[in-house]
Amino acid sequence: MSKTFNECEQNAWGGFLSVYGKMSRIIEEDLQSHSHLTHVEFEVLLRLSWNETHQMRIQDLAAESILTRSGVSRVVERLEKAGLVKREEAPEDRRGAYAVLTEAGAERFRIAAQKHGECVRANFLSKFSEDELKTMGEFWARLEE
Amino acid sequence: MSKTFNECEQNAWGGFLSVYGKMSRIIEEDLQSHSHLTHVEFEVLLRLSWNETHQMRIQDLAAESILTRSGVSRVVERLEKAGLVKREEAPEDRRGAYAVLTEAGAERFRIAAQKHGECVRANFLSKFSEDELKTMGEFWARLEE
DNA sequence: GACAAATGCGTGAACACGCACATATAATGC
DNA sequence: GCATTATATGTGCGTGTTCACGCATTTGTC
Repeated sequence: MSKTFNECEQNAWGGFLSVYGKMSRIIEEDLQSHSHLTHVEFEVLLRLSWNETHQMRIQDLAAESILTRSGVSRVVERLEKAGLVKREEAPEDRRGAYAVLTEAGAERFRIAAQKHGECVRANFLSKFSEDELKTMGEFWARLEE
Repeated sequence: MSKTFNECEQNAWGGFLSVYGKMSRIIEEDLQSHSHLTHVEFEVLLRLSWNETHQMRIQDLAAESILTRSGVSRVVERLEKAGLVKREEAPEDRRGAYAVLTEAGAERFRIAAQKHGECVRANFLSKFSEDELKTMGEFWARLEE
């Protein structure tokens, strides 16, 4: 392994993995403590909130998140039981289903998102200058193609 | 959400998450296809290989990886069944156990690591200059304190 | 129009992981 | 030396996720 990566590659890639692991643990615990939400549950609420109509197709949620379709299907099921989301048949394609944010879900998300933002800022964003954040953003943009 | 982060924060943090998700899927599939290994299994083999004696205590593996101690215990169990690792009692502390890389494990890792390196290089490292990788490494180092 | 292929979603089974606890051993205090 | 506490690991159980598959519907082809 010492041969496959040189030192600066090791720092860049290894650090990336390590930082993600650490942030992941911090966020998971933070969300759980104040909002009783899993990271993936939060992400689903986030995507729905971003959408103007507060609704998205299951497949689109899956494409943008870490989960597979079946995974999304179960998350939506949990969120539905909690009253934060409801399912609706898609009128334009009767195979399809929308996950729709409920009022309770939107409210719950609003609070969770604010606390979550503070957490991310405290543990990540605040460590960098604006220029550095821009640089980082450009790094990621380059990988998105 | 549009309020909690400004644009460059969004790019830096959102991009970070998105890139991790993408890389994670790529790596998982890559490792599975040519070496029949999970990412966490690979990581355990990696840590053991890094160690001069090819052995580590369960707790130390847990501290350095994403898993908890019990998680590591089960990964080692799987790897032991596959013949890539064997357990040995710790002579200096009879509560403890070492995971020791077998010859087969070392060989399997050697091949997997090379292919893995190519994958990481092709999908991540190659997109950046050496200076940029250094910059990135410094970013991560700043978060490790 | 009718039939085949593809697509969207849900579900049973398998499995990986964390939590809490059990067991064995070490370390500490008296 | 003995009792208590702390530590290292393994394990039963619950939960979450994927895989494989089934059902319903749409799309494409003739």
